[in-house]
Amino acid sequence: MNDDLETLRHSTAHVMAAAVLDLFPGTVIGIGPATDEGFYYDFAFKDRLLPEALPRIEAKMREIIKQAPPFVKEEIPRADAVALFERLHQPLKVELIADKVTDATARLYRTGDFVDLCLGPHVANAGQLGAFRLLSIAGAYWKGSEKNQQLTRIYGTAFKTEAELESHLKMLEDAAKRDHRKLGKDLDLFLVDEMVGRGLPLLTPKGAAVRRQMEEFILRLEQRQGYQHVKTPDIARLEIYKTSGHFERYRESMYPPSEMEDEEWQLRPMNCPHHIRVFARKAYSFRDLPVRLAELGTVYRYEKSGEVSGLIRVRAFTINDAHIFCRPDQLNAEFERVIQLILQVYRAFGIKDFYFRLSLRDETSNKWMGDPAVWQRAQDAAREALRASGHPFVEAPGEAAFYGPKLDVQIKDAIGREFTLSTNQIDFLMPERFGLEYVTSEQSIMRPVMIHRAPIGSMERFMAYLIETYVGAFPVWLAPVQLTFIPIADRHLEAVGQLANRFRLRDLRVEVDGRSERMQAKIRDAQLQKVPYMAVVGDKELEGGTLNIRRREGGDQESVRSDEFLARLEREAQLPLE
RNA sequence: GCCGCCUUAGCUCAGCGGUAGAGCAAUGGUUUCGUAAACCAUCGGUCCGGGGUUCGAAUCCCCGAGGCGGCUCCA
Repeated sequence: MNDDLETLRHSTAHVMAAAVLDLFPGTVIGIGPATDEGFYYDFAFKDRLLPEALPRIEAKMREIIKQAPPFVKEEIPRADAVALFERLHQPLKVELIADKVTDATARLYRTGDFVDLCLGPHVANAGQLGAFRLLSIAGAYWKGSEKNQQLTRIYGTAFKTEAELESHLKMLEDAAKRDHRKLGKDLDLFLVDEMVGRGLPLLTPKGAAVRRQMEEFILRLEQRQGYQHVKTPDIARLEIYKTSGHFERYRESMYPPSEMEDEEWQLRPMNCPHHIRVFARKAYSFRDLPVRLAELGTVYRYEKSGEVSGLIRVRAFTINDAHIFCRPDQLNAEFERVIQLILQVYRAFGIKDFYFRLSLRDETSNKWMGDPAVWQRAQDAAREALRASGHPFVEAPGEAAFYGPKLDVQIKDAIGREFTLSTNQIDFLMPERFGLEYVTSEQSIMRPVMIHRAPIGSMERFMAYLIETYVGAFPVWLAPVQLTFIPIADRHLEAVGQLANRFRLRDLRVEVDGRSERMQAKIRDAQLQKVPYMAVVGDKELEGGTLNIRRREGGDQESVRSDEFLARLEREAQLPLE
């Protein structure tokens, strides 16, 4: 966002607050900044605000804009500012002065009768505003903490011109059509059933077909890269999570333990403890390292009810997990390999719109476990490997895991929300807590370092992202149905069935649309289901041993010998293993 | 979890105090068709669940569940 637009939006937020105070006297105002997409302002209303009020607020804003009052900057002594906002019955502003204003003076901006504590800048006068729209009402905690009171936030957006505003609103509308929850229903990929439970999505045959391809791809890629796959259960004794530290630092996300035969059992929230115990089964020489143990491991985390969403945020999910146990001198090289693997996976899926985030600890939170000096080593190692990879990244203090720094890959979903798609950590803590060891060339005992890595992250979230990036039109290797046969008349059905079986025997996913419908209707349905290829078969094709191939993308149909097309489809269906 | 909104047939939606409707899908029949929707008929509903107000509730009120947006949290 450029500065002009930010100024414009922030000024529009002021006008909105002015309109709200005019329409609803006695409302307490919070803060009202510009955002990447628009602006918002937080209020404590005396009565609850109904969405029907938004047009009224908009109308009042237009009135104000018409009068074009100037934005007037004012510097007054801090104590006078406190007195002013006390007189105006604006306690949150008084609190803000106490928190934020360290100078002897406080800066105010006045627009007509409205006055706000604000650093600016603003447009010269409200007449310069106009292309705006109020969008939604939401709850938001004061100062972003759930311990504080909840305010009512009004979101809006503003642009320099009506045309830009209109195109933005159109973009929002189009984005909603890409939403994986809508496509998941339209293309029959998954469902969330009330009886099974929220946050516990069920994959349909088509969704499961996509999932199997993802699994096949990543398992084969890992196998080629020197990973060894293990298979471990989804529960464990609670004891192991006391050793790992999860019970202490991660408990609120864990399902409660269940007790059987005087023992407590825990549905696992992470896979690392199981993998650590596989690693610890024998003694290691320095020559044996690194050991890379991988698994598509399902974990269970209790997400608050308001947080679950489609496939992107669920309560049971499968991590494309691996734990690399290596010597300290191997750490950087191993971490660089992880970065290369991530890039390779993203290339294979055709994902381009992402950025790397180095998530570090901060000093304000107390959720971190372990020695700060050890943390420093881990953070330095991650930063160094990232620099060596030459890939740009941003640093995010406070975003680390409780046991170590993370390299996260961040993406945005269809409606613009940012999520972590892949996550990777460097961990000195778990090897310590589990007492892992190896023997050095000097016969001494050393502790290995662990890398937790998951290029795909969660299979569920990744699939959600794939659905949205492809807008449901999966590439051939991932498509749940790769080819739909369309017999023109009933007399072609039997021959087409035999043809389809030949494709199935070559592991191709094909369907025959044998309904008593016209060819046009079958084409339309296959097209809407985003099947990559349609094979129309009538008298002409059966005589010539050909298929009339129509592509999902449109363009001319082509007549191809059926065995030739089978070979071609087989090639296109190959996993993108490079 | 919190704030707000929403929930009517398998799907998309109309009805918003007078006792439930459309299109698509499904089923039966007719049609056997050459590149994005053939025609006719039929079936289909505890109007999310529970309580209340009312002569009468899908419609109004309360409680609960689920969904959506946001906040918090997060793969």
